[in-house]
Amino acid sequence: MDQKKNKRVTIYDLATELNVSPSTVSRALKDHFSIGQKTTAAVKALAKKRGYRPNLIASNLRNQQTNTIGVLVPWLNRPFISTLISGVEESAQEAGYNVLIAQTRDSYEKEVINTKALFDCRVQAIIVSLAMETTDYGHFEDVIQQGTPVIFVDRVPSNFCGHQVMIDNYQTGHDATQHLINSGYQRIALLSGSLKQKIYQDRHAGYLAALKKNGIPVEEQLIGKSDRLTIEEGANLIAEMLKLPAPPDAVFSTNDSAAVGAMKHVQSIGLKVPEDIAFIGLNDDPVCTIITPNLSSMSHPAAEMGRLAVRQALEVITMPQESVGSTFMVRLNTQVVSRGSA
Amino acid sequence: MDQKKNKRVTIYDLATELNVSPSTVSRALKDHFSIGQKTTAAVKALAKKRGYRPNLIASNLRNQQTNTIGVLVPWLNRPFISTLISGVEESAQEAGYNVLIAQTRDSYEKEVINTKALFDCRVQAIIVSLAMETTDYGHFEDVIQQGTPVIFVDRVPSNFCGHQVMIDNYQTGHDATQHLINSGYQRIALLSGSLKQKIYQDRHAGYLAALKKNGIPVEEQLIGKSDRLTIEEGANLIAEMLKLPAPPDAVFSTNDSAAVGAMKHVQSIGLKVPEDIAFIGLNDDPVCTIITPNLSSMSHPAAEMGRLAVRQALEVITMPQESVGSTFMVRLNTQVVSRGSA
DNA sequence: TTGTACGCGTTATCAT
DNA sequence: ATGATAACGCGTACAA
Repeated sequence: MDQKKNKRVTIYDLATELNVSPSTVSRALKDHFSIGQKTTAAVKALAKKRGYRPNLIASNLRNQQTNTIGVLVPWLNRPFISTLISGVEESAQEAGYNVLIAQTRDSYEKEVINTKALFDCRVQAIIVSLAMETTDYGHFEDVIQQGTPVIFVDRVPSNFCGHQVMIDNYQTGHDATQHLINSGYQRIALLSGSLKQKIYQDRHAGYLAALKKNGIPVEEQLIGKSDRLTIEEGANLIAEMLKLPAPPDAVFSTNDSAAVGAMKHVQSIGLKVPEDIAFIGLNDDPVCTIITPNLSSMSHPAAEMGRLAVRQALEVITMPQESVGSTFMVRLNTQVVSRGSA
Repeated sequence: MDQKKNKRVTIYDLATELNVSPSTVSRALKDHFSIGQKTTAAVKALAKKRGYRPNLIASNLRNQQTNTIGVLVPWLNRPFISTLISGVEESAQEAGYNVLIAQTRDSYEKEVINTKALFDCRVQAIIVSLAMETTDYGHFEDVIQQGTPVIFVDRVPSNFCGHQVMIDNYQTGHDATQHLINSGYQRIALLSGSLKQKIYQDRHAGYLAALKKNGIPVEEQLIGKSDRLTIEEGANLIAEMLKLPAPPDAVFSTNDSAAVGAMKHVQSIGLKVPEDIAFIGLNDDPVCTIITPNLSSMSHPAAEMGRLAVRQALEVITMPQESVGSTFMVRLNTQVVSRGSA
């Protein structure tokens, strides 16, 4: 095994060497019943000896399936998403599927390009969490129509019927707000992501509903919107609100990063958490138990959502043709994780 | 576009409809100079109209290249790694490559299986960060010999000649330790990963060298080893050391998670950081600026390492055959990021 | 400028 | 129990 630099071994090579036909080799390698014991053994032995490895590209072309799932997310390096992908990878691998990833960086344009790219690779399903910018879903309609199922996770579309795995964002927004109200806070700020995205619309609606139910007036100045909800943006949003004549006494942030940024900011100017101002985030990222005081948050089962998305994807892939058109939706419940910040 | 459910459009379909040959379509789609303007235009127009998308599986088989890079890491949901992968994805995408990911969960066995799986998918290079358990590299030798380059990042092998992108772990371990010494600490504990892994050996060696250079005796009880270096393990390791007659007055942890765990633990039993005990971590994870006091750490350019790994991979992929056998190594410098904990 | 024919590596169908 | 053949969709050398 040396002079032939990197010529890959094929079933033809094995067939030639054993004086059998390629089909025999092919069948023997997958324990086809019709091949004799000794032949099978001989083929396998030589395959191992020669370091034969099947060419999945050829196999995929022939079989018209790639056993690959595509994943398209805004960012790979965020706690919630990397954990979700970890769950996707785990379940996919168990089922014998590969995982092809791409990130949109929250750009609609990149989302369109990558959706096409994943389709071109003939992934058998695409698991998507929408870019912040996205409000048009034509690129997904295209691939769905061509037979590639799309499963939306977390950031799901609005006014578009498709498979979805998500949390109950309305209820989550409501419960977070109610939790603050229960603790006696009245002037509750909301740090929201772009209302272009349904999940932020729903969280926003839940927030409003909780206020209304408790007879608390809504103040638009206490509703901050941000496209990235980063630590910095969280700090900026709260900084503005603190300039108000009547600043908030509590904050519900629709993700933990912005909550952390806001919380660090108010602490940096001498305010006490939760005495002067309380916080609750959303996602229950690991950072919640590291910051002082620990950040209350809403649970958000990332890994489980990833696993569920794969399970549903596999179900759709193997779904009989007649049920094409029907969609499923998994909506997970969340709960308040109460810590020192609220 | 309706009754034919999900039959995909091929160049044959376009050729038939236009009464030209498939090769003409193929050439027109990639702007081959020999095809007339009007033909090219007509082909492209119909392709768009019919929603034609190239089948990359077929193309890959024909071209004997997949434009795909495989990534194999211990865990996807860790700040350093997810950021590294983000860098990989970014550079790969720019170069027109796809990214196939798999995680080993620090298991040697899974590493072997996934290496083969990625090879079977005919990825054109594999970017690997070793599993904690791995000390044998036969599975990588196999794929390398069959012509698939392997680029090791961060957790690189020992006694194995291969392409590498890493930090100078010896210097990093030395500098972190020296930083503590410069601040007046003398009883410096080390929280190390498994010494099976070269990176931890090197960090350990750097730690020892710094102690020696400063005339500080080495105490084995102050050297803790852990296979996962999680928050919990960091806490456990420091808890044991605090039981010693002469406990440490400073801690160098070879990752930030264990540093955070240890720091939170000592604070929970009433010790002050950095007055009673100082800390420096390694990776410079985002958490460093969130914990109180902020955690000093050693920089570790994750995204840049990912981009570099891809750049080197592409270079190797396109490398002339005669230079097969030569390997490159990129060793990045790190620096102390001094914060409140030390 | 365009068409013909073959092969990439595998596997399913039909023969033997 | 095994072999011959065709086909998956594309790209290209060769021919026209």
